[in-house]
Amino acid sequence: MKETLRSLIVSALDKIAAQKQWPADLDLGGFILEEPNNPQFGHLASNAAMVLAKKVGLKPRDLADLIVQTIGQGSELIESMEVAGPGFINFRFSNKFWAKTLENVLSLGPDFGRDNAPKGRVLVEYVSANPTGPLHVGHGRGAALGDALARILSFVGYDVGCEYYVNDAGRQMRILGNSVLVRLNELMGKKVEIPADFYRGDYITDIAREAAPSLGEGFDKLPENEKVEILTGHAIGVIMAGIKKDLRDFKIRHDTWFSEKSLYENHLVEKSFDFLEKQGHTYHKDGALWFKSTAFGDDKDRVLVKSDGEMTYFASDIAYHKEKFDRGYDQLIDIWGADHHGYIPRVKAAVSALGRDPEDFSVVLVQLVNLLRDGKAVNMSTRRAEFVTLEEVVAEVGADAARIIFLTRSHESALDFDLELAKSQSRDNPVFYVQYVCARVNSLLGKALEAKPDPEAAKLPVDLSLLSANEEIEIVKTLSTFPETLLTVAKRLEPHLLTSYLSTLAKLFHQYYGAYRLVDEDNWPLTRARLELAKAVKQVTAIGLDLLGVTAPEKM
RNA sequence: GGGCGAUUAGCUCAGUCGGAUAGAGCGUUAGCCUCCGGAGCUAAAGGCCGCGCGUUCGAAUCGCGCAUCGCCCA
Repeated sequence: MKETLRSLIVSALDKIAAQKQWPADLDLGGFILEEPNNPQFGHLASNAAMVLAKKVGLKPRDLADLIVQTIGQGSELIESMEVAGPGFINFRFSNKFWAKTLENVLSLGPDFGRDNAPKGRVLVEYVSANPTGPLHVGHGRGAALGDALARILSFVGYDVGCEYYVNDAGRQMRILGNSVLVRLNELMGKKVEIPADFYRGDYITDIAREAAPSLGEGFDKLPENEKVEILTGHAIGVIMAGIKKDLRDFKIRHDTWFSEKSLYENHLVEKSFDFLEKQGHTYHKDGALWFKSTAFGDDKDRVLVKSDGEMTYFASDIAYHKEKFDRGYDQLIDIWGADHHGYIPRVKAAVSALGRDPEDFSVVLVQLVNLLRDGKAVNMSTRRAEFVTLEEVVAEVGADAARIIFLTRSHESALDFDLELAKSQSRDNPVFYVQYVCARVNSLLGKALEAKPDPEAAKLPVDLSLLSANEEIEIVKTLSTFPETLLTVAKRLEPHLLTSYLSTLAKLFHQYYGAYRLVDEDNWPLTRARLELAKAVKQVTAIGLDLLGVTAPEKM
């Protein structure tokens, strides 16, 4: 609807410009069209006259009058235009226009909102939790966000890859192996002490117990570091299998699982050092290898190889991001927990040093999830056994509820996730409210069939321009903004805007349903038009839910 | 000490092309079932958009300063 009107206004401005001999370099497109929040101001309002008035030496209202006269009443799509306030032009579309809009929504079916114009290859990396324990709710939020983002980006024309980066190398992994070894010793009756930085959840003991039978006779005689290595590998296998299962149950998809260890095995870390060194972006100092990240806006240089020869996480992260670009991706999106935000400048610096535009690399920071039950905080803390796992949450409230709740708030604000609320069947539970639209429309269509439409009326084409109530126009208008909502989500990387869109649409529909008896047996032409509208609402809701990774049930 | 983010109704939060009277849900209050799913709907009350200065015809929105909270780094 905006495009149609914008071109009408621009061509009117062109005509006026020619008559009045405005300077040719004048930007005639620098105005906006917006939906006024006051319905009295029409369907769309433009500030064109106010923006241009000063530049062309006219009063805003006079220019507005001129624009209105020039557009004239030529288009059957526009019902009225008026100049209001300081110089706004308020447009009201005709029922015919809305009928055409709705027809377009219906004819595109499940492809409404899809944009096939290719927009490049993008790799979304999400979850990437260290394989040191089960996923918790915080990971769930990142998972829901990444997965929804990937679906949406793909729907609007990006070629999307989804990846999980497995941190299966480094210090944390040795601690993991050691933690298992200690428990193994304990199981064999030895008296043990568990250092403070070891992982101590029950699952560590479980891993030790499961591993024990397969270790063989000679295990006990092996040197400690070899024992640790074996147990580390074992633990990673078990924990990653658990993580993959949790993600499957949560309906999260990853195309690739990228191993940090493989970066070392394939010498990609050294190669990225070589690359940086050749460009003069590294130096040696105090026995360590440094990356000159201050040259790219970071506030201090960063160590890649410590004086004891150990690589930092940053070292492999550079290699990893280089590898991702080398695979041919135009854009990288990483989804991280907000506590990593201090890490962004150095990775941006690395991306620059690798010769890429830092804009090609975006980080979406996901804030904390506060898990509540009936408004009371549920205690969460990693490393201890008391944290609440994603698995437990999904088992309790279901994947649909969990996913949509994770996506109700902007990722940059902390989220309260109330387990009881997620299960409740009420207005404030967005899952039920939105899914209920689909179920309700479905039941409505069934009801209409039972009502046996007049066979004569059924032969005629449906006349959508019979839809003229404010509620109906409002719904069509909202439907028509679905594609631009998706594009905004893709641009801003904020899927919660889609959730909020769906809630708005659901609200409009439920209100409409409450206000009118949609199946009117005395007026089949209108009933049929209304059923088409209901179908379109269901269709768009279903597309939207699917993009969030949530099911659209026929019945509830 | 430095950096990032936040601050909007009693509570939880939308509001990111600067627009006319700042929105939603919950909660509160008052209503609606001879009616397509009441898992719902209608209405009312409730706001110096943290504070100050600036830019602008116009600021919750942009800039600067301050305060408070959270996180990261020293």
